[in-house]
Amino acid sequence: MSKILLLEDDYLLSQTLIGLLREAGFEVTHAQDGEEALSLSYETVFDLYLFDINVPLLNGIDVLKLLRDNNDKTPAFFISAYKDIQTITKAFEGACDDYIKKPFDFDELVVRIKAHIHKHNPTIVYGSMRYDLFNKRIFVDDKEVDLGIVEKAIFDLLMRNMSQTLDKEMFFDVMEKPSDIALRVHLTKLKQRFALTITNIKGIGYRLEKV
Amino acid sequence: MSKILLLEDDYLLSQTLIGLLREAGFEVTHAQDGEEALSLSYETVFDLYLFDINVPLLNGIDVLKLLRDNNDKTPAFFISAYKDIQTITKAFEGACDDYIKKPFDFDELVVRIKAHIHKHNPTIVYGSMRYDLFNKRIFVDDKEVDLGIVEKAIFDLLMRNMSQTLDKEMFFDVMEKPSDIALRVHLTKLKQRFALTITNIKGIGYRLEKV
DNA sequence: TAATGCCAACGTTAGCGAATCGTTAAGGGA
DNA sequence: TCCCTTAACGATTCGCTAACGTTGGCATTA
Repeated sequence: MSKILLLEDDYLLSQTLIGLLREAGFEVTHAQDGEEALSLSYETVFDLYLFDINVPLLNGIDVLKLLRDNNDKTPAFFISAYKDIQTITKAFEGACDDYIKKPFDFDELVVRIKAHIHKHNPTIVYGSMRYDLFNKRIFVDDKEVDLGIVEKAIFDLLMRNMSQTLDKEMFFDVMEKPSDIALRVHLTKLKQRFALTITNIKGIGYRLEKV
Repeated sequence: MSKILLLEDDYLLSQTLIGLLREAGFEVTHAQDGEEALSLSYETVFDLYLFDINVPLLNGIDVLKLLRDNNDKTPAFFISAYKDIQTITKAFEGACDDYIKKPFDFDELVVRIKAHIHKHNPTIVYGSMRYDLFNKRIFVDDKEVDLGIVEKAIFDLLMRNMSQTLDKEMFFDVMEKPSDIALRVHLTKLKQRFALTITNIKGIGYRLEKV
């Protein structure tokens, strides 16, 4: 399940887009202004940014600029009125991966996004393990490994926030019946299956160490 | 909670900025002239400097110069009138991390600061020890050391207020069951683990000495 | 002013107790 | 059967208290 960060202040358009993208199997997070988009991007790893340009507080171009400065290489699409296109392409060759003209064909949008994400397919390599963030598939020595729903969610959380300390609450959010005991068991099992270096910060949470 | 040192002599602007930055979750210390900024910077470790250039006694550029000479690598932003920009950028490539044009968009300022602090990860070096202020992680000779919650909080308090005398009450604020005895024990342990020079001021509190 | 004695504050060590953690084994629902 | 959860238990951690020796400021005294 790919995660898309949509930056769009037009209510009607954003609702349509969200519905459409969710239907197409994406997980959509919605920001209504540039600042919100920026802070959301710090919280979660997205697979694609879909930014309108003319939004409050901080326009889409500047948001992407700040993200790229911050060494964020997530694919980004701009949504834009036709007249702005020239400005965009000139200013952001390389930084922006594609742009969508307004008004646009929804189906075309979805196709483009899928094509792009598939092409890009962000993957984390961890030792002899490989994790496909897009399809949430785990490979150990090129052999696929399967996990249960909760365990996979915890694994995903750790991978997406490598070397960051995660509060227990963040794990609880992805568990059916959140409890301290259950979490500990899940982590033990993950550590046993894969050679994960998971550090406990007593009273706070856990952190997946690099390599 | 990130600490910002604001150097600004214009009363109205400084009050506005302070209010805004506090609202955005920063801890702001205000200096009205260059010398005050300098002495404040010796007392506390800040996560970011926000300096106006044209201020009394010692201008912002010279303040930063002195700080950099003193091996201070804290990120610094300049606030400046548009006409000064060229001078700044030429004179301070590398030393100054960003500049904000006057008049400026407050929201943009906050976003930039946040982005920068995220990217930079301010670190204090103390002997063979390194302390990551943002993630609150301690390294001795590049090996990470772990501390308990309370001990870490006390450590953090000392580091962030190096060579400043801290009232006992300030330590009590971060302890589960505040007591004189407990505090003394914590400090002893910290002194033993790391080679900290902690001075006691009888009846008042403690101070972490530099180097 | 210098010496003396007092006492509260301080530094350090040892150890208790509660809370948390890691792991194995067992329960239970879909 | 699979897999998430719970139970149980030993191990560990961590913050606090107790105890005791040490220090330093201050008043008293000569």
